[in-house]
Amino acid sequence: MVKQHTLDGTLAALSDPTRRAIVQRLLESDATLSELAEPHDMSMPAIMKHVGKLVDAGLVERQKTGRVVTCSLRIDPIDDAQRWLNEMLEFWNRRFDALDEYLARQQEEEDR
Amino acid sequence: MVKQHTLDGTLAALSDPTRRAIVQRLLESDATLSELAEPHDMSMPAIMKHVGKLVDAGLVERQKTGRVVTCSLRIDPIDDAQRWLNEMLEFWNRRFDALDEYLARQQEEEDR
DNA sequence: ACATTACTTAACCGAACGGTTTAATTAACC
DNA sequence: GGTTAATTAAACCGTTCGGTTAAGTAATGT
Repeated sequence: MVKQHTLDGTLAALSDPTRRAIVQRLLESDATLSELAEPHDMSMPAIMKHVGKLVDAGLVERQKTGRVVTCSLRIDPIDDAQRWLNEMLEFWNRRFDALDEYLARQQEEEDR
Repeated sequence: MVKQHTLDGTLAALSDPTRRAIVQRLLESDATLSELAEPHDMSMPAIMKHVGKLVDAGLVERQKTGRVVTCSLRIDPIDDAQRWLNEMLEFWNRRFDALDEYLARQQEEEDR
């Protein structure tokens, strides 16, 4: 059951503020679970579940050494999500560019 | 209770494939609820709930005329989401640019 | 007037979410 | 060997999610 990064998973994972905070923390540098938990007023199990979802979404990798788990960010799914949103915006803008062009042409007609 | 567009809401709204399909449909042109429902093998109430969430997230606007509801896309929240993801990617890339630079400098040292 | 169309409301369902507490495991330190 | 620290596991809880069916309302077409 490999379960690779889907847009579904990525966006769902990022839709929670705690998880976004974790991602942003990991953007600075790798961190242990306790380090990730520290800024949040939340039990360890709660944090672990959040990290678990990030792992499921392919956004985070956990590596255990001794009794410490170090987490690191994987950027690819974020890149994919950004690309998808970008496509939509570009499509939207093209739509309006076309409209602008049409309106300009109409104006020209009228001017003549 | 005005509840304006948050990243939370936007990403959650877009994390569902049905809702993303609806958004992409509305990218082409405005559409009625029945038109939005048509491609999906799903009951009307189900579709309405999806559209409702998109409205809550500020991604869609509904306008009733007679018995027909026409939906249109609002791009701003999508733009915000894209911007946020973009910031993360840029930060990530700067991190690696800095690393590359450091490594290049190390190499220079060695070469001397 | 009546039937049809387009949407809406309500009630229900099982699964997933976001948290908790309490207890277990396991590694590191003295 | 015993304590402490870091993580994990288990069970539970109320809410939200994503869907259903069935029934209701209101505008339109004939």
